[in-house]
Amino acid sequence: MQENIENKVSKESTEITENTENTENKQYFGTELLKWYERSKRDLPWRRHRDPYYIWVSEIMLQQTRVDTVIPYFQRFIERFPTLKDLAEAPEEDVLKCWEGLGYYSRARNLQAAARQVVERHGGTVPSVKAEVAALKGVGPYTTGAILSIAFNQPEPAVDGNVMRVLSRYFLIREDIMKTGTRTRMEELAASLIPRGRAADFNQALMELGALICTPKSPSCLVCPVMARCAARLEGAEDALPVKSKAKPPRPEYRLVALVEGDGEHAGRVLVRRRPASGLLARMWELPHIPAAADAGEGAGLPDGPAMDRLAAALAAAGFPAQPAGFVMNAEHTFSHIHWNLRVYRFSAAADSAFPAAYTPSPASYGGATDMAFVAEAGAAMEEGVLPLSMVSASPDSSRGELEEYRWISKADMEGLAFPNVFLRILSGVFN
DNA sequence: TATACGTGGTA
DNA sequence: TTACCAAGTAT
Repeated sequence: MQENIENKVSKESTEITENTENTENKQYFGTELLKWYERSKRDLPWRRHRDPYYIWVSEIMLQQTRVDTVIPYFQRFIERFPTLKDLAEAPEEDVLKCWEGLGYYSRARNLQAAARQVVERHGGTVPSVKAEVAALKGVGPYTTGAILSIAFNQPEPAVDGNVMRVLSRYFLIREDIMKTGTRTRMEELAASLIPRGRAADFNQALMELGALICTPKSPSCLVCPVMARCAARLEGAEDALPVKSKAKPPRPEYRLVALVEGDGEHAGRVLVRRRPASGLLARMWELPHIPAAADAGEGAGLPDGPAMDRLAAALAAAGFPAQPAGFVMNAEHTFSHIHWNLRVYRFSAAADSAFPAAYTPSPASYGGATDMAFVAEAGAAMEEGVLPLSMVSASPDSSRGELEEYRWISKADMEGLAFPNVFLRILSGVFN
């Protein structure tokens, strides 16, 4: 018996072939899965119609995002942009605002760019030809298959994380699902499983099973419609599948954030700026901030006084001289690949203040930060995060027609600008 | 092939 | 609280 187990592991590829070529098992899988889906499928907003535009929007929103999170965003989005034409004609700012808080904001910008592609190249009708769908911005292999199958019932596979998990278990596939080659083979397998004429239901059923029954942890095998022939279940290996290589942990970053309150004509307003057109949080709005540490991993804490001085210098260099007014709060935010440690300071705009800002920290302000890892180096403040005064005003030569990078805003002005969640949290305490 | 790209839920 | 995870795509 022991020899038998070892033999199976060592001849993995043979085993995969045996499982995935068992026609009877494959037919059983499709039949039982469809029957289960008919009685178990959730009533989701995007399942109430076959409009390819709505299917498309939902599929983009669902990328790396839970159904429960997407639902309210989807409702708001189609209310605001009922047709593909509405989306194509909208200001990008409006689209980003609708996406605010959902994350992966390039999805929103790509979706609108693709909508404009469809208007120009396909007269506003979502294409149903594979190559044309796949050519849309932000539409990769999964979404191509999802649109073609769900909206047009074409027999194309739509292999996402759910599908790879389900198939790896049912067919006992031990390949690392993080590898591209694995997904390609999963697509071939998934395609061979689609019951004739049932692509839309089958693909959604596969994902639904992964979401409701064949979950990553503690799968509900006892109520699974295909438990009887699930190879992983028969071997007691469901908890060990799918095989997935570990992701790298996010690297820490330490930043000093300025909460600058305006005076005079800007009284009651706060200084914000728009991020660059590419990279992290592209074209989103934020509070001005600068790196706090050249090397985040070592060093004693930077006292608040010097930290505020460096922020003041950076603000002045950007054309916004301001007086430090003390520590506000710490904030943390984890992205997929970066962990931000933010230390927020309040400033008062001072049109005629000296440069750098004359500020003498109190003894108390030094004490509070000694355990922080905010290791500032003299030059770090200017390396990024601020723009020279010459770039503050509109730059007509910009290929993208950039607006001002900095803006004084009131609470009401926030309604029109998209902020990442981390800054929404900080700002929520300001305008109240 | 590896990395960049957000956020919130769950164990 | 750390760690993993959720209907991926672009480069």
